[in-house]
This record gives sequence, C-alpha cells and structure tokens, in this order.
Amino acid sequence: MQLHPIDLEKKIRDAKLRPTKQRLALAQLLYTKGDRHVTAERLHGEAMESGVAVSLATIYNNLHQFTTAGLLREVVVDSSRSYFDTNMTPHHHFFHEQTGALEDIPKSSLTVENIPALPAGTEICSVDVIVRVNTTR
Amino acid sequence: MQLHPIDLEKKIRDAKLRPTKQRLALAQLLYTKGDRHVTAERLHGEAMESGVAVSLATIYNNLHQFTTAGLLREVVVDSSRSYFDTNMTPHHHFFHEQTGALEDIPKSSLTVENIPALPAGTEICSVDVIVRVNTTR
DNA sequence: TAGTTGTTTAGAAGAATTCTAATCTATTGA
DNA sequence: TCAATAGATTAGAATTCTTCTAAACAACTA
Repeated sequence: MQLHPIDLEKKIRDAKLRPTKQRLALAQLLYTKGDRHVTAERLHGEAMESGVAVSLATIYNNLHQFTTAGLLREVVVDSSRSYFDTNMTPHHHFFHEQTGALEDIPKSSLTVENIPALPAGTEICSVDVIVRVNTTR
Repeated sequence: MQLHPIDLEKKIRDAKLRPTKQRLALAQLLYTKGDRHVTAERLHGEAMESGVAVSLATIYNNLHQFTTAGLLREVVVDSSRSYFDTNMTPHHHFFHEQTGALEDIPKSSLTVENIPALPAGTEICSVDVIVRVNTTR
C-alpha cells in the first residue's frame, strides 16, 4: 500500500500524463491511503490542507483524466454529486444515505445471478450493486 | 393499466394531495402509459405538448411529493440528472449509457446473493442493481 | 361563501460542473 | 542547453439542473 513518489510518477506517466506538481499531489492523496472514495470538493479540500494549491478546475480535469486512464472509476450513488473510487478491482458498494459514506463490498462476497437477456444490440458495460443503508433507528 | 380520471384523482387524494389541474395532468402522463422512467425535463416537455401549462418548479414539486407519497421512486443512474420510475414493485434496471434509456429488470429474474454484514448500526434501505449497457460495436 | 391552507408560478438563487482563453510548465529535439 | 511545442493549470465566466422565494391562485372546510 506504500506508494513512493517514484511509483506515483510512473503511474502518471503510464497513463500518458505529465507528472506535474498538482497531479503528483492529487495522486499522493488518492493512492497512498488505501482504497478511497472522494468527491471533487473533498479532494480539493484535502489538497488545500496539504498545502498544495490546486484549483477546482484542475481537480475536475484530473478526476476525469484519471478515470479515462483507468486509474479511477466513477460511482453513481447520489444524483447531486460525483464520487470517484480508487479501487479498480470488481466490487460493489454500501452507501449510507444519511452520511454520504461509501464503503466497498468485495466482489467475492456478493453475487448477482440470472441477469436476463440484454436489450437488443447491447453488451454489458458494468453491473453495479448499491446496498443503501440507513442508521438503525 | 387503464387509469381513468377518477382513479387518478383517488390516487392523488389517497396521497393526501389536492387533485389540481396540474397534478392530474402529470398523473395522467405518468400513470396511464404503463411503467415509465422520466426526468423532470422530459415530463415538463410532455405536459407542454399535451397542452397543459405546468411550470418546471411544479414538476419538481410534484415529482418529490409523489416520491414521498410512495407513488414514484427515484432511480440514481446518472450523476447529472434525476430519473423517476413509476414502477413501485421491487425490480432493477438496465441503463443504456449512450441513450440514457432505462429499462426494468423484473426482480424475479435477477437475484443478489450473499450481501455481507452491514456497517455497524445500519439497516438496509434498498438494494439497487444497475446493469449498464452499451451499443454493441 | 369566507377563511384557511395547500398549490402554482416566475424568476432569483444555489450548487455542481464545465468552459474559455490566458498563462505557465514539461518535454522534445536540434 | 534552449527554443519550440504540446500539454497543464487557472480564475472566472458560463451552463445545467434543481431549489427557493414570496406573491397570486385554487381547493377545501365550516
């Protein structure tokens, strides 16, 4: 789980992106703390806190570039904002409706069976399971 | 599947809402054409076409009131806009990434197995499966 | 029918995201 | 090494979807 700066740079270069100061800082935040789920706003806040000035536009640019490059995946759980997940292995999610917290569900521990015939002329792109939870009252 | 005006009015009254002209028109569009998936914008367009002037604010008000009353459910598949589903029975969805089309998957034909232990202090609110599809290349 | 309460509305406001075009930085190759 | 170029960053404007405001209106109740 320990990604050194050199690994981050390789990760970025392999994605055919330039290892700029901002990009390295974002990669550091995203990939050196275990699997994460972040929103643009949250990542922006963390970058600020860590002392690296990164504009929101750059946060969005990079979240999308990382997603396109296969370094991030977008998780759609909330119609009001986007979440990005650093865990690229197949898995699903718990989503806490009140707190907005996302938690991984290992693919191995949950299976989806009997998906019916797909609409004509289409192929599966992904199967996403969201288990929405609430605080027990 | 044939809902007469009188049925629509009852549906609305049972939800403790007043059967206004706008509300009846929206209910007509939503509940007399089989199971549907609509966005606010689309429903607004349909209301206009059908000759009933309804403001967008009213569309949003009613989509939310219907949802709260259990007459609609929101389906989160796209982070840029909200979809509302008139089918209130348990089921899942196909979502066509390119066209934005949503299609029901009967609950009976798809099962989710082995959901692991929930995060502490939480209970399941819903289990949503989205099978994202693309046009075959 | 008057009073009350719920509903609708235009337009303003808000929030998340994208765009623009100017500036800056990394890379390339002579 | 250095100039040229291609890519990256940025502030701020713009866009899009959604919600809010507060005034006018319509349905309900007594």
